[in-house]
Amino acid sequence: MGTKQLSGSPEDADLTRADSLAREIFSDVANKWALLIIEALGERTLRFGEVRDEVEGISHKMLTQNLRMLERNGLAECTVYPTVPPKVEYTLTEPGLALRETVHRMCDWTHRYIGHIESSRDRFETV
Amino acid sequence: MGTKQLSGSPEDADLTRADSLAREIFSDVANKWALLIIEALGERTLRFGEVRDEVEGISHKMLTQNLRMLERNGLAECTVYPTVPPKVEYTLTEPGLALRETVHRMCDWTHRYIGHIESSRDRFETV
DNA sequence: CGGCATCCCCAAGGATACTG
DNA sequence: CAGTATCCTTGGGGATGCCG
Repeated sequence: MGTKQLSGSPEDADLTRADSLAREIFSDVANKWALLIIEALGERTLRFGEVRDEVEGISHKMLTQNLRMLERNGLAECTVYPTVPPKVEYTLTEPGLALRETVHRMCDWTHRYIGHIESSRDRFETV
Repeated sequence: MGTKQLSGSPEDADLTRADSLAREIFSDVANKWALLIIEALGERTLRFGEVRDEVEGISHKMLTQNLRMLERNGLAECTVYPTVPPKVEYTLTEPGLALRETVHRMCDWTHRYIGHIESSRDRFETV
């Protein structure tokens, strides 16, 4: 991802290690559910169920799974209130908010080009 | 994705239609292979095999599949030279280049926070 | 070389249910 | 309400092969 992969210099091991780590992070994050959750959370703090309501069509399982992933990568934080019934809140950290900026750009892009894309699809079908 | 989903007004059908279209486009594009291909193509024109070499670990099938998708959405264009053996070149269109800007942001983000993320992971494991 | 089809398998992910 | 586990299905995606 941008980083050259030459060989011979001493810090190569670190470079390629950082590179594969970068790819791994990218793969974690570059999937629709993760991005939609990040978008949904925004600058607010939401409960589990609220996130589920915001993210159209996500299953319980996918939500937990992706929230764990975000937590593990330090993009979201989770606060558990030891009440009954439980109350668990999620909020984006600073890295998460920074990523959200890029997600916003993607959303903006989608809306800006939605017309182009739709007509391109029409042309593509009728070939 | 940003668009409110109230109900009652006459243009609602169009709004929700645009919205579901937006989600569809987003899902198409928000996956690691698509984004990595867009990143790889950059402002250059590359042959099929060259893209495959650029995008670490992608299979023949996934590459064709995603290239078709990009073509269908008007994000990439494909030029076929009727030579033998065939030569097929791909290049990003203007919408594709615009999307690439956002991909760049994501890559920058990855590199900026790679340290945070790595240490966050360490903390997460050792709980 | 690159598109397309076929086969095949594993893992993603939905549904359900029990727990604290 | 939310986490975790179990089951089960589906389709994503790899491997291979043939064709233009």
